[in-house]
Amino acid sequence: MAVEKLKTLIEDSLRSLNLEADNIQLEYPDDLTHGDYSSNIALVLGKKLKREPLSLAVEIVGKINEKLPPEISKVEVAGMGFINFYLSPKFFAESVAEILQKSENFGRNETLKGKLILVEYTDPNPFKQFHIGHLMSNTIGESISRIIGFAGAEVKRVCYQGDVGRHVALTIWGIRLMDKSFPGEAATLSEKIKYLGEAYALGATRHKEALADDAEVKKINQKIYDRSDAEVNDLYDKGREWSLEYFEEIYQKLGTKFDQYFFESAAAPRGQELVNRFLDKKVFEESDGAIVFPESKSGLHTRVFINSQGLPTYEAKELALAEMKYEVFPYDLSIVVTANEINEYFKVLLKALGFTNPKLADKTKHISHGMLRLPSGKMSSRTGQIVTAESLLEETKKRAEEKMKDRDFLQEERKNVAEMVSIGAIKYSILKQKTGKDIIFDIEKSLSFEGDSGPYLQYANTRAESVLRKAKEEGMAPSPSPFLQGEGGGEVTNLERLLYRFPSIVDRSLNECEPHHLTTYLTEVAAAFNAFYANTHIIDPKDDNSKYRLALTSAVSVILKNGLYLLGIQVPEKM
RNA sequence: GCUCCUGUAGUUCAAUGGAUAGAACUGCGGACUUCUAAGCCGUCAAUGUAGGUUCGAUUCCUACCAGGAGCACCA
Repeated sequence: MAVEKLKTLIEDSLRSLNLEADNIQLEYPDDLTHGDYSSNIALVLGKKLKREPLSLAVEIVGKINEKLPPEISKVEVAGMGFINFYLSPKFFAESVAEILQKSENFGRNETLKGKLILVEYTDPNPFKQFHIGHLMSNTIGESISRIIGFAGAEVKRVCYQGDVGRHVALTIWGIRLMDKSFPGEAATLSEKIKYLGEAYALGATRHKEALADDAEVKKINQKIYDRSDAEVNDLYDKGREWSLEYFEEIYQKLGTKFDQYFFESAAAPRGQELVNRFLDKKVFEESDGAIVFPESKSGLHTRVFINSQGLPTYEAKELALAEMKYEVFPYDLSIVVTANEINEYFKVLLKALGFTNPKLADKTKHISHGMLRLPSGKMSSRTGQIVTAESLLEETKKRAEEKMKDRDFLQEERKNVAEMVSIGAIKYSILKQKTGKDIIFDIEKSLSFEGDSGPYLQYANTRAESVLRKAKEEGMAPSPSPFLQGEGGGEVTNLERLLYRFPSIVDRSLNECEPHHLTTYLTEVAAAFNAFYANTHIIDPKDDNSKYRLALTSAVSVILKNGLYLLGIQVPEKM
């Protein structure tokens, strides 16, 4: 039942009472026993007209009841003046039919049709570890990309990788300090990556201990930029290639396919040129040998765009990046997903972009996610206090396999399912909360295969699939109509009352850029299905209602699959 | 010191200014043994403090307290 139709119904009733309201709100009551839609219109009007809300609600409901459409079974006044609408079994049977008919397209809409939207996320740095923070960015960015795509936009996924900068200089410096020899081509990719990580940790620690060597690091940094040293070039090229190859493996595992990669090495010269151009136009100014965007212009705080060595900083590169992205994909909107520790920088950056390219500044939206921190404190790749994505994925997968040990699987199948389940568990644990909040990451507590978890959703779906498979073997087909639970007035389950809401949940997730609305909703659906499954014998050849129950089961599977897709979580057929 | 973010059951998270603040984990107690028990049912348990706005505040405002992030040449 379209919300608009209900609103019209309320409006008509108000009109016949000589009342009017411009802002009628309908919401899903928190509690399913409070009906399917609820309106607070009597409370709002009661305040405005200084009337008792309860009696007003009774009058409005009286009018509505005079011409009740068949989709509504009853309208009630509740609480201190809420008007609750209960939809009819006929409505639910029709909505189940619609879900089955639209299937994998159920929930799609066209609100962003014709728009080109860029989403930048993950952004790991070559030469550094891919840690659980990147996992968080990737998971959130991927889910948001899919939600936007579901709304009809053309989505381009991009990844910006920091292949130049101090961290690279520190790694190369660290390589020189290491006693271990540089890995040859025969070494495995993980060995190479491990070596780079150790080199960075060593370089960074030594640097912190002895600032006197700072000049050395700066020299290497300069050489990386101007490619003047053959030895540095060789280490750099190899390390960069290994890192990128390694990242690609991870993206594939996680289910992300980027459309385009951007690199700091390419953004650097352009950023430098850009800042210099606007230095003449008095947007930037010199200060202590550096070029800064002053507090007076930003209204926030002064930030360095080109350091006193003449090298562009992150901020300058970012200005160029916006333009580079636009040249490749002339976007309507550019979303950048990063950790919230750079929130303040990003505000300054957008102000500066407002001067260098106002059009693009208006089209840029920053979404920040929280930090994944360890119970022991902040993660730092400098001190080696980090959890790499690889180790987390491996550990989680091991646990999934342990859980599966009594199940009957082929070898290859077992590996695949364990991977889907473990990645599902990790992604769910990230997506179940609001994106901006930090997660204190404790593998025992954050990652669960039970209850409120990714595998819970996957499991509910495999059960549904399994029932449908069995029904098919027995020659029974799902049928949402005619509605069989007795004269169109049968018992409506909580399951049906949740399923038709999916499109509106998708909508809300899109508007707020918050995938967690989906995880919450899907978990409710899975719980309702599990309860239904436990209380009802779905397949019963002697019972005509069985066909309807199968249709319902099939609809659950559609919703779970579409919802999990939007979360970026894969769906195993059995587990 | 300044700026920004966050404070909800023992723990991890929800709640579009509305109804009895929802889940999950943990604890305690059950059921079935028929379509996958990674499941189902019951139960204990929470809005940091003090004010304010409002018919109504977890939500908005102010102060305080606690935690986190940032505050010019890292990203």
